[in-house]
Amino acid sequence: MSKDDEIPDFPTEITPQSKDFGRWYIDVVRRAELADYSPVKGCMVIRPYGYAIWELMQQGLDRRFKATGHVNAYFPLFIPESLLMKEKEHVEGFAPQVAWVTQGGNEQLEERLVVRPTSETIIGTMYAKWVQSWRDLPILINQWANVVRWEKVTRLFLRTTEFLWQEGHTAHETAEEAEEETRKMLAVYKDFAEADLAMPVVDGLKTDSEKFAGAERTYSIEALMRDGRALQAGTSHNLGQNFAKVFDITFQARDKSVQYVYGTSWGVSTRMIGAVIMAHGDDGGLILPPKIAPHQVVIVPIPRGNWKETVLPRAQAIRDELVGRGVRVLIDDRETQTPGWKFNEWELRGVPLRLEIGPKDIEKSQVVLARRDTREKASAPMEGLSAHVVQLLETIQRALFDRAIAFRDDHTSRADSYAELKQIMEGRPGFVVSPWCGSAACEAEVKTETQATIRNIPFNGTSAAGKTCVKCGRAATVHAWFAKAY
RNA sequence: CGGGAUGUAGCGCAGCCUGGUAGCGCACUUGACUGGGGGUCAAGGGGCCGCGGGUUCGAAUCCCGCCAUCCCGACCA
Repeated sequence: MSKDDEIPDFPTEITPQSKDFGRWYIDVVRRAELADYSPVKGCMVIRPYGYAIWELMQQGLDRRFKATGHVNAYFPLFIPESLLMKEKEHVEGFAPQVAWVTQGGNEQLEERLVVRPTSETIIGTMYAKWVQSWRDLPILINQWANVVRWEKVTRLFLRTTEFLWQEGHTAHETAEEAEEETRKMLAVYKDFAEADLAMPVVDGLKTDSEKFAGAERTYSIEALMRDGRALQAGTSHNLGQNFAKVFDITFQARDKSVQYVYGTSWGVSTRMIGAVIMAHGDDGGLILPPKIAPHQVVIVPIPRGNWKETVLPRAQAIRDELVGRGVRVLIDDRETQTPGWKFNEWELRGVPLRLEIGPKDIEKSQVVLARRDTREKASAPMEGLSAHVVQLLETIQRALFDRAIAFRDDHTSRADSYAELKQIMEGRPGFVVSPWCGSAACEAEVKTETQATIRNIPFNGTSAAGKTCVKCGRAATVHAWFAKAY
């Protein structure tokens, strides 16, 4: 691939480097036609292009769920008040942000219903009916659904009143199996984020103050956005026997005794789309990793002379060959827009690779390829083109991941003293790795004073032996990853 | 809930101080020429100036009240 010429600067005001990153984000979401505000406060309309990305994410996740033995099912949207109220911590966590249904038709309901904020309670109720014996275990069910949480502050994809997600709910015979499942599914999320979204994540244990309401332990994957803030991209909870005891999910064990099951739940949402935007985007708008790009290649024919008889058939032949190799291709043959306009539009919408073909290329038996990630534009021979394109898409996928890793490493610091931690948080943000004693009080004080929270305690963290807590100075037990978060 | 700001065309904004025909950019419609990085020219369409009241011959503009949104706190997957 020989380098021909540089692409001129993108004529736009949007940039992720600007102080107003939020503005850049909203601008990209709307101009790339991913989503829009709806008339209902705090709710989002996902537009076809944004939804196509979600569908590709669903496929990537579903394939992994199936490979780990999970099956899909569906549970109701409404949950009776009494069910939600059964688990004490769960109620306290979710009651402040649920939507209530009090009336059906013209009649006042005898018992209020909540619109599910999550489905542990309704699913737990059903599991109690389905489980009799150890032979019925494990239950490995996932559901794709919408949930509602009445948030005060909302932001497209990141936090909306209603959002789409998947929630896995499993029941196991032993504590060990449940823990294994919890960690296994977090690993699935990590693999998905890194392999498909090209987004490196830190996987680890949440602190008690940030764990799921009703869980024994919560694990998370945390990604770093380009403005230096962290985003929780997925969670996996070990529920222990908490919900089993409340919903009476019991089974007769191999030793004839009656036992409670051990549960897990795990989920990722459309927030992942927001994560991708903020992890990869640049001055030109969105950059999509090829694996989740609705159009991996957009072919822009150059309309000159009798292009419909010469250029267009060649473009269609290239398209057919690429489609035969499993590439998602769109020919943008609209006559209503100029080529330059199309170049910019598809860049804004994050298409990984653009293929230009015009009369000059046909003469020379070549095409022009423009990479979205590096914005390099170069010609490539027609000979062996489809193989070259397939390989180039893999290169782009890889390059985006490498770039995101480099960015994260560049924005991860170590601080053993509180002064250092504070100084870093005031300046260029990112992850700060500091020794921590494990006390919630220290965690809370750091949050109050620096706005940074403990994102998680990574599985592969370094030993804190001999170190002292960054806040209180007592002996540290672990290295915690701090960051300002979304 | 406290502090600050803003509501004018689909989007982004000017006009308000000093009252007098409702403006600009983008987008949209029609036509011609164009087309390898957001084309040019010409002609058009689109407004409860957030809502309600007051002052005035006359209010987007001044006054009062309300509502909504955004930012900073507080609160929260």
